[in-house]
Amino acid sequence: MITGMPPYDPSAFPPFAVTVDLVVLTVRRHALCALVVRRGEPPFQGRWALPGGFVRADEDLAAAAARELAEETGLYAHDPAAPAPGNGAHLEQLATYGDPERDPRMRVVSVAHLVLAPDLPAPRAGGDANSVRWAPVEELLKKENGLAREEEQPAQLAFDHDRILADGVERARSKIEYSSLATAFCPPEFTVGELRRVYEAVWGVALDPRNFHRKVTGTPGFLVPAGGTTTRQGGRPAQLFRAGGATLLNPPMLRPEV
Amino acid sequence: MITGMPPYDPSAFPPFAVTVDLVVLTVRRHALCALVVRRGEPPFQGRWALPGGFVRADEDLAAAAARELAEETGLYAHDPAAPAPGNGAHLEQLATYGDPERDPRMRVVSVAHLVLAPDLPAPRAGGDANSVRWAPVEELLKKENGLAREEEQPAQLAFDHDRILADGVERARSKIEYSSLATAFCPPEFTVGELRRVYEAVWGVALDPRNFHRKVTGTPGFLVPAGGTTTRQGGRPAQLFRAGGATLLNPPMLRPEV
DNA sequence: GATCATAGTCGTCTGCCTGACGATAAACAC
DNA sequence: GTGTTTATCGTCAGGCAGACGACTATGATC
Repeated sequence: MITGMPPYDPSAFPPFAVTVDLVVLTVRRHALCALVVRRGEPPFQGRWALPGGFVRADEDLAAAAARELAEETGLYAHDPAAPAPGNGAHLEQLATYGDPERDPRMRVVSVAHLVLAPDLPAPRAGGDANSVRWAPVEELLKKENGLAREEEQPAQLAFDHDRILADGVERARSKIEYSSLATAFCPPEFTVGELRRVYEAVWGVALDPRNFHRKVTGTPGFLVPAGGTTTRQGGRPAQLFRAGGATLLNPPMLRPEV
Repeated sequence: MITGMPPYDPSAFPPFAVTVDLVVLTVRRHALCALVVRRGEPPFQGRWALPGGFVRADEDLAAAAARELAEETGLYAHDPAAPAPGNGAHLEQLATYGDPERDPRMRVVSVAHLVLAPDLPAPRAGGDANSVRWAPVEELLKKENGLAREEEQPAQLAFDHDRILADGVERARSKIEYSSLATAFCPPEFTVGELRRVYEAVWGVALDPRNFHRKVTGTPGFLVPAGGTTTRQGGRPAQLFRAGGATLLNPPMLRPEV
């Protein structure tokens, strides 16, 4: 903010609180999982929610999202505009949620961000290991689909976080179709099979290993050989790859019909 | 906002102003055009800017965008969630811009929205006909591409509106690939040729009329015959169509290689 | 050590879609 | 009528995706 200019008449606009909320996704044990934290205070005390927090006075939105991510998970996101060499997570703005009643305390506009991260050893809580976890999105979004069974219904997320999560998952599902973003779920070096399992977990479908292999190895710039092999998945040793320079896949990966 | 809950400690967060900015696009005379308004006061007095304004205290973000749209153009947008029967424009959230220095007066977070509208008789200004116009986006974004010639350089848009406009145009370009949104640029009844000219204007390419015709008439749910013909484009009479129920095109329209 | 299970990799075949383009049809202008 | 414009139908070849067979290379098990 530049000074030396007459400020707005404070009565001309209502004051808002602006927050960032994070949809942090990863693939663990063949399932797409989201990071959720337990709320320690009202409203929605004890319920699970997406991580997030206030944007500071002199902080960009993306910077606020990256800061919250680091504070709550220890993950470092690289700016997509300037991808860092280190293995940071992918971070992008998702959408903004500003229903006047989304927070009962006051008017809060939340700029949601989407983070795609490789599977991590442990979701290092910011001190409290019991208040943060990876939850399968299928479980979190269960009551959205079909009829909710009354018994053992996982509590809905706080605020409008169910909707934010659903939007983030949908964004991830569609974005791995036409971009190389699925590699953001993988470690720096990975096999074709591991990449395929990412697609299968995110889309919730089974893919033909042979056609998948032909497709990803045939798309120029998607994968570059890293030079070694691994047997960490069992079976015949698989070639290791690194993410190539291409970000947009043309033609795209095809999500099988429903 | 629900009352009866302790409000936030006002010192716990910085106050923001929240605005909506609109990227309103249409196709006029074979060119993709955006709605811009002339700023009457500093900063950026006299410069062109995207229409927009403050979000009110009890107003949803989409409602604020629709209100600003109606105030500045007389257009009515239908909520994509509940598409009205009338010929309203398509409105969707685009992205949120919150750089601390984007407005020199104070911290303003702007939630940009994208509006796609059919060609309108005249951009009815909100009383001041000289302060609002349709400008070809090619002209508005000219200095972004290539080297800017010093002479006769169109003034850049105010604030970060160049970037917002570029993002909106890119969203429109990519979204007509895989959705039926191009029909939002057409009147309620239109011909295949008119729809093709929309694609050509938005993408800035020439398309083969025969292959385009085969593609759009062969995609189920994209177009439904309206029953008549028209010669308003000259030449042989063309069948009139209405937008079909399909919103997602599968397989998508293919934008020719660059 | 033979066998089995697992996963990876290479090929083949067929159908569909697309791009290139020829040909015909129906209006208007002269 | 002739030419021009736009619309619409058809044909053909190339490319890609889905289905699926075949082979390879490892670890596990007997």
